Amino acid sequence: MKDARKLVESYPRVPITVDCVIFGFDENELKVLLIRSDLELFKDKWSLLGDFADDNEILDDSAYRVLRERTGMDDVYLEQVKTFSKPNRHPGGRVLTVAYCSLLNIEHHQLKKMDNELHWHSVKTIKDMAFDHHEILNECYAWLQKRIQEHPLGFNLLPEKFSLRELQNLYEAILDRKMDRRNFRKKFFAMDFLIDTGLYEDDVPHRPGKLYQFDFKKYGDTKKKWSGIDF
Amino acid sequence: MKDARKLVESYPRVPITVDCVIFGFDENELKVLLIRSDLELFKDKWSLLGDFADDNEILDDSAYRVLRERTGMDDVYLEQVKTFSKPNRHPGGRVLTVAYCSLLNIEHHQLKKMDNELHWHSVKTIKDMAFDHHEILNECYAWLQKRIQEHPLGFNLLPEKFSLRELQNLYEAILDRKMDRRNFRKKFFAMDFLIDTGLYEDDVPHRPGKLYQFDFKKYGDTKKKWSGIDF
DNA sequence: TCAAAAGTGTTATAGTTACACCCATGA
DNA sequence: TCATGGGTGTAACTATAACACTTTTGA
Repeated sequence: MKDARKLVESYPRVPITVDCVIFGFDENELKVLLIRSDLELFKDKWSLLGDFADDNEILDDSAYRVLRERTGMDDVYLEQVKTFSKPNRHPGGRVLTVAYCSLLNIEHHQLKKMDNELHWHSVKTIKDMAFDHHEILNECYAWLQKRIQEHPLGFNLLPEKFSLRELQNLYEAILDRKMDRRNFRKKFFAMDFLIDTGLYEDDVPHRPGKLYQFDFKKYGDTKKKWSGIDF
Repeated sequence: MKDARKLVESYPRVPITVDCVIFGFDENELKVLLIRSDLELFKDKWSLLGDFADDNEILDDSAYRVLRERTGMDDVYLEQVKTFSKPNRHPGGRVLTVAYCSLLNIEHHQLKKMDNELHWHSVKTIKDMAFDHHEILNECYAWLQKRIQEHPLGFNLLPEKFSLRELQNLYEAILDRKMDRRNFRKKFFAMDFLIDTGLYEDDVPHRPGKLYQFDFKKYGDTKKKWSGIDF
């Protein structure tokens, strides 16, 4: 025990931060939540929501803490994506950062704090980001594109009740590609995770679509089996 | 610039290590390379190959360094998998570790150093591991199972020239499931990344199989397009 | 009555699964 | 000549892709 402590004390130590890439969906666009950087050096640039990791805090908790502190929400989807370690990525010296992705429903969350000009930016057009945050955003976006095709993450970005058009718009925005409407519907109905609420869209200047909910419970009970080699 | 440095100096600092999960394939089994732990506390337990991250070293380089130091190889497949941060994962105090997966061809690498009883262990049966290394191994194994179905990583574990039986044994071992031989062959021939060397197995007590090479160049030129929602 | 999006089905193609026999080799 | 694994094809099934018209609503 003593030698373990001694060994650890001999290690170089590095400051650790977490950066949350918080995706949202609004106006048929994938958005990401950013603030103005705290640093004078980056005062005109946009920054991911980050903070250093507290002592004795597991990094997942740090990420939830950042979310809570910045947005007031904590019941959201959150997953570790990748650790970034370029020695010069922070102008103040070496800082290692662990990127987390979070997806949150813009409608269900009016931002309470607007410190540092916190607001949503279009993922496709954002530039001028602080640190290596653009690289982090790009990796998280690629991660999201892949993940959303394997897991039903997308529903975290939508209102609880949504139309199939909204769902398809979300997929088209994230994957940046048009899809066939009939095949899209067929696919999702075949999965059988959509609950027909019996409700319809309102206030739309055209025939209202049915509203559905995602059946998280049924999905949780089902085990996805991986199969098929494909590359 | 000054305020940036000041800010960073105010952060808590954490020792960082990398741990390499080095997979190999031998005797139709997936193996992992382990050593006896350095720590007295874990003297009967097996440990992944790790080391602390040097100052000003990007973590990918730390992982390559660990590989080189422990095995003498550096032209191998290596990828970051996940960062582990439980505050009590190391008995000497908080240590954060970044897990990397490496795949290396056992035949092409006779271990030069055998310090700390370095040797290959069967992934399926290993237990009694130091720290949280069993958890790390499990996550890396799950990662490998998924990855190998999407990318041709497996070839890094085989001799340069291999028979289709060896290739199938590898997939069956990693995915832990039997596959149909005819369909397996059809699949790989259809991909068209196998080069027929014109050579045959030798010293086998049955009809010798053809030996193939993987066409890394052709694969590199091809871009995989992701398509299809599936969960 | 018009504009706009909802809703719906079929056909062709590609991929996946399941399955059995003959062949080449060394012992 | 035997044991062992190599090598091969087909048929049923499932998933995917392409494609156009009618319906409902609000303005």
